[in-house]
Amino acid sequence: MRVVNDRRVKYREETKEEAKRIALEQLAEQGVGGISVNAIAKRMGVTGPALYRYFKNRDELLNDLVRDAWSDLADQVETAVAGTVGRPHRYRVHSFADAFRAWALAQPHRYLLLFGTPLPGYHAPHDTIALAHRTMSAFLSVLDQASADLPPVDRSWQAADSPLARQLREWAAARGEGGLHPTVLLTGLRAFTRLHGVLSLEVAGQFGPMGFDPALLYRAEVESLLSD
Amino acid sequence: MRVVNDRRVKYREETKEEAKRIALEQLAEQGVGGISVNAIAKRMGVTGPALYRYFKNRDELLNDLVRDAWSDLADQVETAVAGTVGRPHRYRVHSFADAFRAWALAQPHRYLLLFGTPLPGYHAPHDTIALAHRTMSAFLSVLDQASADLPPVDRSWQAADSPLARQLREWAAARGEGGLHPTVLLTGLRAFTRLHGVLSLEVAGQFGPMGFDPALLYRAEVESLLSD
DNA sequence: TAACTTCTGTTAGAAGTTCTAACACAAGTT
DNA sequence: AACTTGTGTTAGAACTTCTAACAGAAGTTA
Repeated sequence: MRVVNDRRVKYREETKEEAKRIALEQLAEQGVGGISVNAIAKRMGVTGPALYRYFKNRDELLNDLVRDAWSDLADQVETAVAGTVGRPHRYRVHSFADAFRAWALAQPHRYLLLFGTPLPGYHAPHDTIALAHRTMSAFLSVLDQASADLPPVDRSWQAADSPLARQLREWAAARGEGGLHPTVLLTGLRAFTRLHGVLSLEVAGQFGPMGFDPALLYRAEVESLLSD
Repeated sequence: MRVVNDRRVKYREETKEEAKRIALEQLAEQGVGGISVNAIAKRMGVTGPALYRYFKNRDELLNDLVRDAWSDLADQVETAVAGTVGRPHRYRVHSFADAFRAWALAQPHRYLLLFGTPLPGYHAPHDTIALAHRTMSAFLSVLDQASADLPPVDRSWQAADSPLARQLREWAAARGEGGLHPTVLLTGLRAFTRLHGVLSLEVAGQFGPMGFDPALLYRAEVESLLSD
């Protein structure tokens, strides 16, 4: 099955895209468990086994969805960050955070696909690490430039030689971000967990019965990073 | 099917407990999707349909697991909080946070059952709201007593008459916590999202490839609430 | 003790699921 | 025209949840 012919390649890609498009609809409607190879095939007008010519199995279809989602998210935040070059650093941080939230709320199921409960037995392919890093990298670059404006480092756990800082430094070095100051790494990590804390609960509907506006809480958390 | 006989009631409860015990094992091993009525029955030495005498359907079994988990979590944090009466307020806040984290890490699958990706089509029974509130309530009471030690309220979004504060006030009043100061409610909410932000990513294994100690980050986030 | 009700189990089966095997045929290449 | 590759088919294995119909034990009552 070594596809080389151009027209066939094109047709093949289109078929895969259509399958993934329907899979995303199922994901939105019924969650990850609702993605059914059989049902996708039926909606495409073919029989179930036909789709196994395009995806080795259901997990490989999910892999593609995960990859696409990471890619899409990175595009979104990179565009937001690139579109605010020259503006105040605080503004750019908000711009990243807003883009992140907008993406999550526009397609909650995709956000949960990336950050939600991991599927048992399912292991994301290795290349998703790099794809995920694109989003983190966009954020870190904004934080790095804003680091002059960030509150001074005067707490012990935040010190550049704290255990946490040292661990992060190692990670960053391995990922080619060795030039970043540990404080930036720490702020980035904390920022990410705080934003995710709000978003994941919002997207999962946990705030539903409480009846307040999560946007206000989200904004407060972004502010906390810039002023604490 | 109106069970009244004592011995039968007891036997019935034991059977349900055994089924739930096995379900928890499946949950731990294969996630929520891996909970199979049929497989549980098989392991109990009965046929599949027999279990439908005890649980109307699969969702009702899940309901029971969710209820048990909320209950168990509340027990854990209530015990921790009760065990530190008289100690410094900061210490008690840490005590709550540590108990929360310990529970989550001891049984990640149960944590994800409560706070992870919501199951499509599945709606938690109404009484879980009250059960969930037990945990929140324990935290709020500690925060309330610690409120004198908390940093002063000097930011606009945190003002007692901000939109967010007013919304939270209304929620608290409806839940019988009307006596709490809006600042306490705000702190509680922010605290919760921050702790969850770290925990959910840790439990989902998202920190895995980064190789740092999440406990340090968690502790930093707890500190942030007490000093920001 | 006998009759009756309730509860708990059984098997059979419908309607799904993923995925493999074997086969048919069209499209593109030589 | 013959050959290879790609794409579809049907059949079927091994699962799943869940219903229906039936068997028999356990507990209650006359």
